[in-house]
Amino acid sequence: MARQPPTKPRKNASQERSRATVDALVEATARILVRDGFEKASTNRIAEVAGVSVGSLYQYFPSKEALVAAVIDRHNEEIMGIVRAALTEVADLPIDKAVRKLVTVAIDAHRINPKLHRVLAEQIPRTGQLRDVEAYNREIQTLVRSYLESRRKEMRKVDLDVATFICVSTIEAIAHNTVLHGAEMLSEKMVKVLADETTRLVVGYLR
Amino acid sequence: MARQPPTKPRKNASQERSRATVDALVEATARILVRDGFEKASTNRIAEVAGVSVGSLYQYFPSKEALVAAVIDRHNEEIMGIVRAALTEVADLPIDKAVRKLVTVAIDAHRINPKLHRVLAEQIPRTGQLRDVEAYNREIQTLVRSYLESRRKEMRKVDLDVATFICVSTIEAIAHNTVLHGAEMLSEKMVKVLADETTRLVVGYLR
DNA sequence: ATGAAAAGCGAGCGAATGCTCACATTATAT
DNA sequence: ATATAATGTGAGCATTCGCTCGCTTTTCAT
Repeated sequence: MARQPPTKPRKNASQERSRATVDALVEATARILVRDGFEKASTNRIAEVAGVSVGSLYQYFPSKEALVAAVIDRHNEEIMGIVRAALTEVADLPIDKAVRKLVTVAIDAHRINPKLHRVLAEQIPRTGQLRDVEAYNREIQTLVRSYLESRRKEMRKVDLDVATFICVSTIEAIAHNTVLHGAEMLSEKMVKVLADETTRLVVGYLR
Repeated sequence: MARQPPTKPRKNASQERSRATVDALVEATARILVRDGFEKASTNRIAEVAGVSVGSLYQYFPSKEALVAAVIDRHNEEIMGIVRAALTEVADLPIDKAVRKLVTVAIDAHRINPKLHRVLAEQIPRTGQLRDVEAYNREIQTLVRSYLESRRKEMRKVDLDVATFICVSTIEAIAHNTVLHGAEMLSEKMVKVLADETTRLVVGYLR
């Protein structure tokens, strides 16, 4: 195997300037997605908005897809941070308290950046690289499952996997639809009502 | 207002041959979407697969979007047919029987053409014309709401709109996730279990 | 049979897009 | 100060795509 010649293949940012470039690119991508939608997000435009040349863009991102993937990842990491925290925080709580917390957190998480969330949900074709970003879903599934397992005595007899699937799907869907339909405007009152109802739904199901 | 000259603006198919052309185009679009995904569905390719020239395509469909919209519409109409039928069939049934039926129907409806369903859900950017195809959702919402209204005595006190929103979101999500995650393979056994559980979830919530 | 309207054809235009490459600038090590 | 690597530039290539338009073929009414 010959050493690859001192041309950089493409990739990592080591110096500070380049890290700033990478950040600017991801940030610009997110802003364009929110402001103008996925279709308008061309690599040339992204570079322009980032104040960087297309060439530089391609030093760090092998394709447009990779850029969008980075945005999705950043957003999902934000959400996962909150969700993970909530799940550990909730570990010792009884089911009713725990579910209420998780429902609230789910709605809050979807409200972090609603406009971006909407674009990601509605406009990004889940194709190529973007396909398996649903790994996050699997992680949530796992975490929730192990919580339920630890609280099994409070529950009726159910197949744990089925119960987990049902709970996660339900909470996710209601949070998602709440944010997408209610769009920007969403009175705190309404959020509370929906959280209450969803909690009732799920807790009633588990016991 | 001058009469528009005898050039056809663009649109309607009156003769039989042209109706066949339109059908072939929609069918070809659906097939390409399923086989190769949204990105590969160019107008040239659609026309080619339909055995028709691009020119003819543009006689009946003003844009690529219109073609995709036609496919979505066809698919949604199929689903809505089933859902509407189920909802009238269920009108006189008590809540538990009704919910069970609706859950089953929801899953079945999503399984009509799973591959197409997946592409429509995952790859089609909801933009431009494609935005308000969610009118179907509103119709379902309305239908379910009026069913619940007629059965109010069997229910605890709830805000009808909220309850409807919760029920529809939940059933929709579980049916959707079931079909998308389970993909093609989905044992009848599993479907039955999920239908049972979902029914329990929703019925328990309403009463 | 004939003319007109309907339907169909397909080469190719113009615009946009993703991406490359030859080169310029900046940082780092010696 | 100088050499080397890291980073940045942007004109423009190659390709694709949506779509038009001048024209031919088919259908239909008379």
